[in-house]
Amino acid sequence: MEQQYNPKALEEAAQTHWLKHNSFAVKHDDSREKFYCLAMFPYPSGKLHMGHVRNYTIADVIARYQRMQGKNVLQPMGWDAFGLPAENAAIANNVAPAKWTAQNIDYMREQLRQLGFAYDWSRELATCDPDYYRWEQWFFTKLFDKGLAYKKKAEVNWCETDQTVLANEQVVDGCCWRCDNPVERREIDQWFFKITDYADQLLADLDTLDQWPEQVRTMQRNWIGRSEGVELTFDLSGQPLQVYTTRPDTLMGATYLAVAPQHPVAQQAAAGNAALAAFIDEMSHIEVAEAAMATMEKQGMDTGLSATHPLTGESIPVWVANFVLMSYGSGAVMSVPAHDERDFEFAQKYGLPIVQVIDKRSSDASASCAYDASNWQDWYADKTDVVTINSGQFDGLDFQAAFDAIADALTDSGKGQRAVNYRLRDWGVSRQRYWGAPIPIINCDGCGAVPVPAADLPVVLPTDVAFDGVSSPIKHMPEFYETQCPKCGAAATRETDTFDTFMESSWYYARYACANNSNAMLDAEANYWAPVDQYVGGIEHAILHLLYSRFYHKLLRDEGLVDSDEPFIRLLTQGMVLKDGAKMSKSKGNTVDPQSLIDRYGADTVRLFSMFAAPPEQSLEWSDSGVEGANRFLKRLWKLAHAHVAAGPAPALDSSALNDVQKSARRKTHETIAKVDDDYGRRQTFNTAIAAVMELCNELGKLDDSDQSRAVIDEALRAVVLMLNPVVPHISHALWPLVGGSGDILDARWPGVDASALTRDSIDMVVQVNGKVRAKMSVAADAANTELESMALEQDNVQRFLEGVTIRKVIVVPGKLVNIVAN
RNA sequence: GCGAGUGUGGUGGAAUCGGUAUACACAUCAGACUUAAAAUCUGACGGCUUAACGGCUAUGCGGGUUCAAGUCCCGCCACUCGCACCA
Repeated sequence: MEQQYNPKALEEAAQTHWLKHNSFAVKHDDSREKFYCLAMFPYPSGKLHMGHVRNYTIADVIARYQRMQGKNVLQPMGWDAFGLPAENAAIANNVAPAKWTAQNIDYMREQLRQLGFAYDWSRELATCDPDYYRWEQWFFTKLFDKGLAYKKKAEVNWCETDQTVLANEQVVDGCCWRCDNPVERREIDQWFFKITDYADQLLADLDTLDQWPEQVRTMQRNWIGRSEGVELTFDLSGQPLQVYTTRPDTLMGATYLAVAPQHPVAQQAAAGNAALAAFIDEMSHIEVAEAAMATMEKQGMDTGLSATHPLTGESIPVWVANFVLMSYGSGAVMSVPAHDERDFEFAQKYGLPIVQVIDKRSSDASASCAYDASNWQDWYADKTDVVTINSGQFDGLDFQAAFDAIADALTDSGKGQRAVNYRLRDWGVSRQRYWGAPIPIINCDGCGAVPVPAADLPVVLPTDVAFDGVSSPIKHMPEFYETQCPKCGAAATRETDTFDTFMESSWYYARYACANNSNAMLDAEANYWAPVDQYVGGIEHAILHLLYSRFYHKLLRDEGLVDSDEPFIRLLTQGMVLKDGAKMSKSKGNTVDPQSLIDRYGADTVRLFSMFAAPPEQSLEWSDSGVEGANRFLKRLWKLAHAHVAAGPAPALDSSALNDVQKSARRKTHETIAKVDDDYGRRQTFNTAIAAVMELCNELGKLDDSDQSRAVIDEALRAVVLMLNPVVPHISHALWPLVGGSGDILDARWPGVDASALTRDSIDMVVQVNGKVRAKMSVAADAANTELESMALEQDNVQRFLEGVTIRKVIVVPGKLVNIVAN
């Protein structure tokens, strides 16, 4: 063997071995438990960045670890190949998106190969491949037939100068990124999926995802935003105006209504009111992103209309307010300024009346609960310990009683009813872009929107196009859009919009299982591998991608394509990779290129550092010197193994002949196996697993070269190589036969823990006086509590602190500490 | 603005169920080896204090619960992620 650790040579040798033996290709096998491990596939942006390296290393560690548990492990890889950056690159580099994407895929595939990831490449897919997106088009037509895909008008960011739709990220400070002109909102026809039909299931099934991070489940719950309230109707001179509220208990305090600028009532009023029309027009120059809506200055204007309060019959004004979302509820809200903070601010700004209708019923006499209409207090919006006032017949009720009484009164008078509302909106899947899967619809003057028949799929996106970067080429290609109606045969036009790229990423995990099936979207193989046992990806996908995938999986299930309810059993959300405390980005100039590190140190070092520097869920601060440290450890490991082997075969281990130091080293070996097993499998804290192996190696290095020491080292080295194999598979592949392992380490079984090696005769315990550590003592492992107590009291330094005080209590925590409470 | 997180030495982090704070690394310093440097090996390493034993103090800030709090509760501050057309 080579004396020097030479990563370049040994990594190439390992990768060649895997390639030659087709080591990661898997198939259906009922004799073993299946394990489907998946990392979110990359957008082929050009080259791998550190976030990719981290993501794919985490998944690879899990995949290789599970394989060592004897499971049939599938780990595929592919490309999320449609999207905006290809269009931007097309303009910048004058290269067609298809060609640019294909080149990037080729380069990045080679990088992944160099990192040694255990992928079954025979299942590779790229979403821009018609063989992939044809099934998505086919599935869309199924959903269309079921009424789950429908068309409606929706707002987009529109740049009048460029005559094009802008993505939210293409709007900078309310202006177009290309020409810097203010964007406006424009309504256009768009296709939607009825995800709201599945809101209840998506919410309820979150409870079954007990192997997902709680924070992700909470975020999804809040995003779905189920609320129970009342839908009620205000009369607007004979015309009904519907509002939804979760606080009917405060209805008697509603002093005005607020409608969105896009609301038909606002539009009607503006027709005869130039000032209002100008205001509404001004409000249309705000990008559609909700964050922009929520942070802008709250503005409004009186429509001059008034509505009749459904309970009091009083007349209240109707205002247009820029913060009312047309897309939530009915686009109109009742405003109760005394008990809603935003309404409160708005009423103060425009001098609208404020009527207090709930009062604090505080048990705490010192609490100041006097109502003051000039300053907002949190308790104004409370639902607990409150009582209704100024509400006529509804006075004196708590939240629930008032809610019920008012909801009943509205129901009885036919002016409203209880209703469940969701914050979740239907999923808009249309994009007015070129580089995406064409929406398989033909628009016919006579027949309307007609889905493309299955036999005519896929609708292939032309790739040999001239791209000006502003508008989609297929919108100007009669040879693409001119066609005949499949129903009546009349001349008709194809839809030129393409799908949202979340469409492709919502079902790719299932397609990997039958990637080469050209006859069906999914088959029995897909059902064998699905659901994914372990999914790994960035926390930034916590809501959208993961919610859409969950939805899509239920759609696939309802179409009979899979049996399971959820796509991902266990989820690991990895943190960001930072450099100098900030996210790596070209604009900040703080990027680290993984390629140069691979070239310099080898893949194992890069993998090791990525896993060692931080737990996977936290952000990871990149450190060049930390990488050197990782490399140093691998060199030491190489030397340790080499030195051991060079001294000749180790004698057989005789556990009864070990001295205390050897016994301790052997105990450490088996404790480490148990810990690393737990860290990889249950905790998924790879950093602590690596630290534990480093500790073990440090201890092994201190053993002498006596026979039994060498026997202990011999056993430990095999365990070390097995434990490190998931993280640094190349060096492990090379060391495995050297330290006496047989067969391919890929399929070696995880080392077993010898329980007899774990026993200890004595334990170190701590003695505290009033919670402060005052002494340490070594005690027999089986010492009784009373014995521990008296030993603790005997300690010199403990006695010092007990002088002149009375012992009140002694707390013994076996195996840990004795705390003496005295004063 | 709303929703969800994070905050521990000079740095990355550990402390898994409320029980010895700072494991494992990085950096730095000192020593060994060397003509020298690199590499490697050994040792020191939160702060204040002590000749030493030891003591005091410290987990973003301010309170609280507890025999015991980095961990639980309340209130702040800072940063990160998401907000539906970036992926």
